[in-house]
Amino acid sequence: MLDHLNPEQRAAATHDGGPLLILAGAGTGKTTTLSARVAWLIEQGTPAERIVLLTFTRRAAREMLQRVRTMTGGRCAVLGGTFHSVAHRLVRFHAASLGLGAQFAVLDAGDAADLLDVIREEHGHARERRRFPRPGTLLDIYSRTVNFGRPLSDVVAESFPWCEDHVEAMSNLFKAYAAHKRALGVIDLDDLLLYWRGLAQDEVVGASLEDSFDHVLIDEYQDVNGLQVEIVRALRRRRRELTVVGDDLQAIYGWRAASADHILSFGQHFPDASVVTLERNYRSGEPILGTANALAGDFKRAYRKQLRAQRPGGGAPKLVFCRDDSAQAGEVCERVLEAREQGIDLRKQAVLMRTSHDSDLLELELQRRQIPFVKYGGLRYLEAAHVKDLLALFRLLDNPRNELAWFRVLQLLDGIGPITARKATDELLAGGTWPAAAPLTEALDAARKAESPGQQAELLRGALAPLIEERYPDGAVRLEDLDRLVAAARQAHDLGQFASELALDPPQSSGDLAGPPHLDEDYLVLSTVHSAKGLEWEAVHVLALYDGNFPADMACGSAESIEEERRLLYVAITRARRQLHLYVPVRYYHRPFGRDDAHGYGKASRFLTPAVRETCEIVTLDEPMALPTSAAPAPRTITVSVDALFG
DNA sequence: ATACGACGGTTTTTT
DNA sequence: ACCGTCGTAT
Repeated sequence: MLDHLNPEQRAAATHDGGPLLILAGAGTGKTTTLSARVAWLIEQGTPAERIVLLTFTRRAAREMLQRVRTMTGGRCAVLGGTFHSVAHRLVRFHAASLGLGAQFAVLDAGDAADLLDVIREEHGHARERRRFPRPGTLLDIYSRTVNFGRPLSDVVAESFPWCEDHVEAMSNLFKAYAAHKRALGVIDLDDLLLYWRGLAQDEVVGASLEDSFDHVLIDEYQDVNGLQVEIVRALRRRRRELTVVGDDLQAIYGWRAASADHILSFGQHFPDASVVTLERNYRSGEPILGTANALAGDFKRAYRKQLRAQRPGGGAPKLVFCRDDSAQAGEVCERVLEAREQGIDLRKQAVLMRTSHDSDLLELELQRRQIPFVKYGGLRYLEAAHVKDLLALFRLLDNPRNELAWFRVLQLLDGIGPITARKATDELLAGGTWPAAAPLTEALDAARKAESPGQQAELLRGALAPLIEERYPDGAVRLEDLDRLVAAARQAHDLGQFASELALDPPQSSGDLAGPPHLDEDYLVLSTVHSAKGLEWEAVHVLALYDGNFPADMACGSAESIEEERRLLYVAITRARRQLHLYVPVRYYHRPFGRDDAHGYGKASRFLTPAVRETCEIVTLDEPMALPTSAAPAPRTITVSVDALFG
């Protein structure tokens, strides 16, 4: 189990005693080390169920627990998952103490924004002279405030200055939001952490919670926020067995109130902490690492560490300048296919981007060339209206008094808008009957009597289908999405529970729900850099490296947010094993939404400093306009007229 | 009074 | 491509 670890990794895995900080650079075997540590702890006699392992994504948890299982050769009852999913389990268990009903629902971001929208309407902000923040923005502001644990006015002034006029109205609105959630018996994602902190800080419950875990291990510690750190500290007030792993250079969630300060100041909160640094990089070829190190050299503030390549050789990264977005799309396709011919399967390659629409044109081009791909991050499956509609029906089956779900579902019916829907839900809450929404109410009744969640889901889908087909021109495609949801629901024990779990563990791509679709199938991965965290590919293509996009314009307000963008690029680059391609489209369009040709000439990303460029092979694609330039045509007189058409 | 279609504007990134 | 607003139809 420990044989294949290097000395530093082994020291980390077998550390005995107090707090441990593992500073693990990109590609240094962080996952291996953390898994080995869990396995070692179990082998030393710690019961698996007394270990809690917090990771950034569920996928990371799954992967690590799988490795632990392989190492220990058996089952593994470690409590593992994201902060949110572990919180969910604890909050369910202690629901009564927290004043929550037994079957409370968890709102996902979309649901929460909907609720905020309802309140926004109630407060009369909809028709105000000065534009009021939209629901999504309200949720962002609310969430950031909660996770930061700082006054609303500070958060708005710092991070949402264009909303400053509305601080007072928002503070009323947020209070109302909390009251509504209470009244509805629902909680949102931030509440999960708030309630967990509440439990952990309670004298009685907190003490027993602390005692139930011999070891607490936390992955990606550079991306925890203040609220999460308070939870960790409450879990380790008397006990000292805490392991955190992270890399301050990969802190990319500042906008979610995370701060690398927490990992940098770990030693102050836990003075007896030991520190292990992992610097041997097993992932990337030497030249790629050279680029990463050059980029890292530009960071203003960081734990100094120099990644050392363990994979000598390999080609230099290519820095490709192309005319525009569409030239970039073509070029990426060419290079992807070329790499495949060299033996790198599509699934060993990824296209990474700053924002999810960076790949719009590329997606069209991939389709045109029939190159299969899956896109992660960006617009998520669960945010599609029709999927939310079906989930709302699932929730209604679980809890017919779910006002929000009714409000959503009723408006699908002809002639029912927000006002009528509102009246119906008010009646419902006043103790009345179900809204007389004929087809849907009947389906819910029938589903209630059905035997399995699969059958229930099927019935509800059936009732919804005609409405969807009528409503959307692309109804057929949307129905396929519903089929996936139904297929996933077949494995659930309970549809309401299923809906809540989806909020915590949303499918990352539109294909996800169907399970790993076809393992034998080969497809290219498209992903935002954020969603690519922790992953690696043989070949990586990074799109749209021009100033304004990467770094994003909106992030250029403060030095720290520019630093975060730089770290984001660092994360992207360090995902690559053998090949790295960086693309700079020089001409970009002003109106990505429109179809006009208004464009400007962008500047390459400021992160591509001379030191960084020096580590790359520069490729400039010359694509002259296809105008004849050689021999000038002989002068002629040519007349063009359509007059004949008009008599 | 309410619903709905047309139109115009649009601060990333995600548990 | 989506969301919010506004004008018009029911």
